[in-house]
Amino acid sequence: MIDTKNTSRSRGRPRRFDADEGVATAQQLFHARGYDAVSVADMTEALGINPPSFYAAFGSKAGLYARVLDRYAATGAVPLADLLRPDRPVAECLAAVLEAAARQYVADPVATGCLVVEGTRCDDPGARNAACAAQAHAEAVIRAFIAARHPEAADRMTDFVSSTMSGLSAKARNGLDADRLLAIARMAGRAVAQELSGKAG
Amino acid sequence: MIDTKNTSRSRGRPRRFDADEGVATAQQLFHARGYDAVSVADMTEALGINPPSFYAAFGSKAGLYARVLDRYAATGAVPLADLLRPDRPVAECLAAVLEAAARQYVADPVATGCLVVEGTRCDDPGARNAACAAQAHAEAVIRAFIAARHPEAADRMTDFVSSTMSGLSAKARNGLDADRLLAIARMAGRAVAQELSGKAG
DNA sequence: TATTTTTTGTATCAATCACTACATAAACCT
DNA sequence: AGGTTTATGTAGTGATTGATACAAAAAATA
Repeated sequence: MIDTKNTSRSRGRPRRFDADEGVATAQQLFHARGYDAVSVADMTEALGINPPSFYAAFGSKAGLYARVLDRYAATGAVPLADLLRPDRPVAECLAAVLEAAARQYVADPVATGCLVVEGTRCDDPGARNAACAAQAHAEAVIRAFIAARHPEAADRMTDFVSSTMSGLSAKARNGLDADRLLAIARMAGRAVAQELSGKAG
Repeated sequence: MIDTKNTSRSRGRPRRFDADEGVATAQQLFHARGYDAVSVADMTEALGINPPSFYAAFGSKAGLYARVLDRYAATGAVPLADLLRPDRPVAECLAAVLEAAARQYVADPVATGCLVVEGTRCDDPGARNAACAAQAHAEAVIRAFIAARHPEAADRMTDFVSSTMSGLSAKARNGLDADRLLAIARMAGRAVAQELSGKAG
């Protein structure tokens, strides 16, 4: 049990807002519009607070983004830990990841694409590095999963899966619907299965 | 013969700079940093002119970007017209497009990815719409090429190819080298061939 | 030479950017 | 109650954004 509500109240004037709720609101906003397009003024208005409260709670815009990335990994991202199952064929799991990505990237019509993938190309160095680190971590998880049974194919298969996810995110942002995204994901999934099976065309 | 140099000089004080050279310089800058990250001040400094000359010649930042997109289609983009050959198998041509994209997206190490693909996600509505229109045009060319011999597969195959190119552009921007990009492109090319051949896995 | 036309350089414009100084308010501790 | 601590609201900071007003300069035309 984590003491989220901070029952043993600390000293000083209490916060008028909930910081964790603020991170959730910020996640929606950053995901919907992208890091660069959300100004601190936009954010403080959405949170119903003034700039000093914002900076006291989150340090900076990039600092808030870092917290949003953590929350996204836990709540909004493709659940790699659930989908990459050691008891199922590697290709089947990777196909499941791609299909899950296709679905998630348009699950919220106002927050399409992948928050992390899109964040890796924003113009703020701090936020971009944080997003790149998150992406690198996800790729490492995928690579390790593949390498356990297909060590020689892990690198190139990870590149293909990651590139496909980036493409799906871009296309989701470009307005493609779930059906078209799923068709792309399934075709990529078949390609992965084909390559891992070692069969020629 | 087009009178580029405008030999029959028009009235008024002559330009101190060449507008077409300016578009070329702008293309490099927009491609290297992205539309949003290049300020008008950056651009006028690179062009060696002052803001009034900039606006007199190009109208606006987005107006210059539109001219850059036209120039890119002619000089920097994947040459679809050359690669999509009616006398070659469709799958072979699409694979050639993907490989050409992989090569081009890292050909200039300081201007990676596809200018058009990256431009479709910038924060300026005018520039974004122009880039989306350019992308839609390229997709229409690809779709028509496929439809001539595989009408039932044209839509989904175009989605896959376009998504793969978006993924390649994203990964090029993320720092992948030509070899890894090419491996992704070739795997996607094999997937296209596999699907168009109608063979099961 | 005088007029017209267009571009040029200087010096801005208002708006927005991320961020903060400062005094007050609201809680706990002694 | 008095002192300490933290968060708050007001009102800004300097820097940068895309875009201009204005007059002088440089060309063709009359």
